[in-house]
Amino acid sequence: MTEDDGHAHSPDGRTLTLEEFLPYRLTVLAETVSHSLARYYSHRYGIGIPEWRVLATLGQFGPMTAKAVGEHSHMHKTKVSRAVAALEAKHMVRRHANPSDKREAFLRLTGDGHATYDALVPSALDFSEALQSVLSHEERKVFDTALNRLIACAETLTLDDE
Amino acid sequence: MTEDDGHAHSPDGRTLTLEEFLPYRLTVLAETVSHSLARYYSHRYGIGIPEWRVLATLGQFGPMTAKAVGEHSHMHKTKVSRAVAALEAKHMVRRHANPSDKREAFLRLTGDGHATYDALVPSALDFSEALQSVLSHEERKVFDTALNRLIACAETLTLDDE
DNA sequence: GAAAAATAGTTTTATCTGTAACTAATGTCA
DNA sequence: TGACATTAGTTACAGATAAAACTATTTTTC
Repeated sequence: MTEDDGHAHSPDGRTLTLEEFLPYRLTVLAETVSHSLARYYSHRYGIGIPEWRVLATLGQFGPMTAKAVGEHSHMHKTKVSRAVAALEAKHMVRRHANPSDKREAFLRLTGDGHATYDALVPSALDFSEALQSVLSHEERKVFDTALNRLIACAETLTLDDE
Repeated sequence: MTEDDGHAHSPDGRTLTLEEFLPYRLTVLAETVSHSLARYYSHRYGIGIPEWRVLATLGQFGPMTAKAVGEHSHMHKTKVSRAVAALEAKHMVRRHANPSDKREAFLRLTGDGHATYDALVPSALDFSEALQSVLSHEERKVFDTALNRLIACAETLTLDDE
């Protein structure tokens, strides 16, 4: 007889357990980590995650256009646009029109912006380090390459729609 | 002289590279994966991620209260409330008041709800499987335990605020 | 047993986000 | 050169979300 014992068997006999389901676990971890970081950024410097990403990108690579920021930091152009506007209002970023293409503008950290960036980086690194401290050196290496491979894979992966 | 060579050195000499920054990478992976799954769920069954999580929780454990669903699926009570309301409107979930505590209600999948759940589970498992297929058996094991440990760690970790 | 605290769940409000529509400028090609 | 397509970036709109306030009920405490 077919069972109805309260367990979660799909028709083909496989079971789905949310706590073992990779997409769920990834989201939970990412949300927990982001939430913790966001609270710190916001409480300490009054900036949100998108703004932090803009700072991080400009701090790392130097001046670039909003489009380039979006590509480097994996953010939608409207998110970049709003984050840049917010940073400009806080005098952390300045726009410099490109005379040879007036559609775009180069974004550059101001002194304030660079100071905030310099202040944020150490705690961000500490946080990331503290997180990874629960892994052994060997585990870290495996986790690291696995993460890279999963990211690459996820970008190509699509469930059959329609 | 102090350098200004375009590299990202914090005052203590450490560098932050966004693509190597764990919180960033976790978010990018989780977003990519969730986005792909969400499109499938929504296109195929007209439900969003919060609704899917309610289905998955009730499907796995059987009837329980909204509060319990939230605990099992790591969702805020307002999110659960709205997801349940949406599923009720789609006749996938029914509420059964608890006579001995009228504040709460037990939520139970209807026939429709169970059918949707049964239809969703195999593709969800396939998706997760496809994602992990880029990892070797050994890598999977390490990644799995590492993920669990990071999740546990992240929940306790807080940057010094104030 | 009544007042106060706590709990389950909903609704209101403010904020954030993505999509789509828009503006302004540049590129294409005929 | 002049229509058409493309691109950078912003804005308007609609949907989702969390925090806070709220309702209804139960538990606690004195």
